[in-house]
Parts: sequence; C-alpha cells; structure tokens
Amino acid sequence: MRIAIVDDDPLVRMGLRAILGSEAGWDVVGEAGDGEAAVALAARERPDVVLMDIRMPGVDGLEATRRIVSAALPTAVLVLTTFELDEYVFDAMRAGASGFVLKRVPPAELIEAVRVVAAGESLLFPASTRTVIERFVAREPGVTLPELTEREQEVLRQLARGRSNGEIASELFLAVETVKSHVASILMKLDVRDRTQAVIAAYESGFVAPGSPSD
Amino acid sequence: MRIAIVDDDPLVRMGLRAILGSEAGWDVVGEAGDGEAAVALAARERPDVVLMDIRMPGVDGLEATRRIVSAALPTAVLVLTTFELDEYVFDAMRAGASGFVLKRVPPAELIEAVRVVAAGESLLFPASTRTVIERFVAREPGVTLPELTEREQEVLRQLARGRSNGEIASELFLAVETVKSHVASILMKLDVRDRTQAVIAAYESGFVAPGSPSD
DNA sequence: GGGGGGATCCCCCGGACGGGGGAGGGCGGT
DNA sequence: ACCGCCCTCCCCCGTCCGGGGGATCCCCCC
Repeated sequence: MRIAIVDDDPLVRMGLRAILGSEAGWDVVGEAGDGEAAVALAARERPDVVLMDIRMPGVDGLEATRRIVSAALPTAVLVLTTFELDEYVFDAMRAGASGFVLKRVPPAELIEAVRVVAAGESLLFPASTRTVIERFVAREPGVTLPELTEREQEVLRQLARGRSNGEIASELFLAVETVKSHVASILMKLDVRDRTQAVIAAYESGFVAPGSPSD
Repeated sequence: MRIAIVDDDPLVRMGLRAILGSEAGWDVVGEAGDGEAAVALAARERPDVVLMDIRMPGVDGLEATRRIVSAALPTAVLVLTTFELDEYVFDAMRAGASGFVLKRVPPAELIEAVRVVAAGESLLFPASTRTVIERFVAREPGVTLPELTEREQEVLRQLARGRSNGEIASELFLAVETVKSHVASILMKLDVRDRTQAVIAAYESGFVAPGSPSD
C-alpha cells in the first residue's frame, strides 16, 4: 500500500505519517503542502491513496482532487478535514473523492478508512452520511401531484417531453381537440397557466425526473 | 441501550442477540420474526435501535421501517441484509432507515454501527456508500448547456420559472421584443423548438434543479 | 334508472408565441 | 478603423396555445 499525504501543516503530516507508517506493508511515498505539489506528487508516485486536506494555500484540496481524479490515476483520494462543514462533503464528492473523514478520528478508524478507499469503495464519517442521505431522500418524489387521471398523466408525460398538442395527438391516437381538453384539465388541476408551468410542476413534484430517457 | 431484533430466521436472531448482549449495558428487549410483529414490538418497547431484516414473510422490513419511522418513535432502524443489492439501499433510505449494513460484517463493526445509529447518525457499508455517492453525483449539474450569454442564462432561468415573455420583460426591465430575441437565441442554441423544450433542457442538463426556490 | 366522472370530439376566438427580417449602440480584439 | 459579438429594440405574420362554450359515449356507483 503506497500512500501520499497532502496537508499544509507539517505537524499534521508528521502525525499522519506516524499513524500510517506503523501499519505493516504500508509506505508513505511522499508529502505535499499544497494542491499544486499534490497533483505533481500523485502523478509522479501514483500512490494507491492520497490523504487530502481541503484548506490549503494556493490550489486547494478540492481542486487538487478534481485534477487527480480527472488524470485517471490509479489513486483514490481520501479527504481529511477538521470541520464537519456539510458543503465540503458535497464538494468533495463532486470532485471525485472516495472518502471523507474527520482528522480527529481514532487512528484505527483512519487506517480502516484508507483500507476501504484503497479497495475501491467509499466511505463517509457518520454525520456526513446522515446529511448525504437526507439530501438524497429530499430529492425523491415526495410531493404528489393533485390526482390526475390515467390519461392526464399520460398527456403530462408527453408534455414533459416537449411534445406539441399535435404530436401528442399522433402519439396517443387522439384528436387534437381531445389533447387540448386533457391539457386544459391538467392546467386547471395543477393550477398553472400554460404547458411550460405544467412541465415545471412535473419536474418539481418528481412526477418526472431529470435523467429519464427523452423518448 | 435497548435493542430490538427483527429477522425471520431464529438462528440469525440468536446470533445477533449473542453479539449485542455481550456489550456491557446493552439489552435486547425483544425479537420479531416478521414486519407486523416488528412494528408492534417497536411501539411497545420503544427501543433505541431496531435491527431490521428486509426479506421477511408478510410485511417486509422496508414497510415495517416505514411504519416505525412514521410513528415518530425514538427508535433508529438499522437495516441488516444478506445481499448487496443496491436498490435495497435506496429503498431503505427512502423508508427512513438510519443505517444499512451486511449481516456478515465482523461483530465489532456491527456493534459500532448500532452505536452510530443510536447516536442519531447514519451509516452505510462501504460498497453502498460508493453507490449512493455515484448516484448522487450523477444527479449533479454535469452537462453544460451550449454557451449561453449572461443575459440568455438569466432569461432561461426565468423561463424555467414559468414566466411569460411579458413577465420576464418586467422582471428584467426590458422590452418584450428584447426578451423575444433572447428567447429566440436560446431556442436556437439549445436546438429546441419552443420555451417548454428549453425548460426541459434546463432541467435535464442540471442548469436548474428540482427543489430550487420557485421565486 | 339516474347521476357523475372520465374520455372523446367539435367550434370560436383572442392572445401569446416563434420565425423572419432589420437596426442601432457598446465593447473588445486585430 | 474595422469587425464581431452582445444587448437592445422594432415590425410583420402565421401558428400554436389556452379559454369559452358545447356534445356524445361509456362505465361505475348509488
């Protein structure tokens, strides 16, 4: 197991090195004090895991993580942070980090975390997991649209694909007038003015979700 | 710490009881073999943690979890499963579970997991964390819309709020004709036919996200 | 048997929308 | 100085959309 340590504080680096170096077969192959050096270090040494601090002078840990991940190195990034700032978690996830743990976790847990990310898995400390799950669940369906009939739901799905009344008519083998009357019902039930607002309501309510096939 | 165990297999219940009962101060206050009994048990004993199996005859663990969570008991649900089926993770999260671990984790980790969820935090086993993060990140912005100018982005945001050309004009202190010409540029750049399709593109690309404030 | 809701279709109409054209001013790069 | 791009505004026009009336049929439920 080859590990790189990135932190602007030499003391922290020393502490981490002491913890990880004590593990049999583990080797700290380099240290860096800023994001710039971290990216170079990762490219040169291609370690299995990089322990990455976020707050650093110059290029920060998130940007460094992005670069390392986008360089397609065989390297997992484990973000270490002092504070439980939730936004950091999401930023780190978006940056491509494999894990997110607090610096003050017990050494045994830190070692376990390194093992986990090196194995290609991911890991968050519990408070973050909670936040992530909450935000995830918050994006779920949730709101139910006022009861639309089967047909109206069908038409609304078509609307949410950007179809015109005429296209919907063809698609569903209906007269345009029928489609118009369904659309009118939908607008009334959803209490919106036009088809665009109906589509917005469909997205906001989770009736349709981004990423679903367009047709 | 008061714990309830729910699993349709008596052997598993016995094993769990043995593991958890060995912790000082921990007390297994009840067992249940199906979801129905689990809900009743949780309501009666109000344990700190319920270990919940998913696959059970009758009412399954997910439904039982939903009922326990919606009953607003002071009880955290830790879902135990034999298989790493990803969909279970998401279902469990939606059902309101605080944690999701494999049955075959080492006793020490299981105990730690119980401790974590009892503390009100959440926890997933590493492979699930990875999946959750991937799905989470997949829902993030990602796609960039064809380069829209500042003004066009502004107008598109308004479109995505369901505003008419006239309303956008008022909002941005513009003539309706100006709005129309911006809209026309947007339609051309996004290669769509009308404002509704533009809004769909805005949602699908992550330019706007469900759940953002409507105004 | 009657009533109600859903689904289908029809007509009229005004206004919003989208396509086409053009034009002027500002700002930055060559 | 010129060009290109953006932002702003203007006109014309055909189409689609949404609102207002309807109507007929079917099915379920009381």
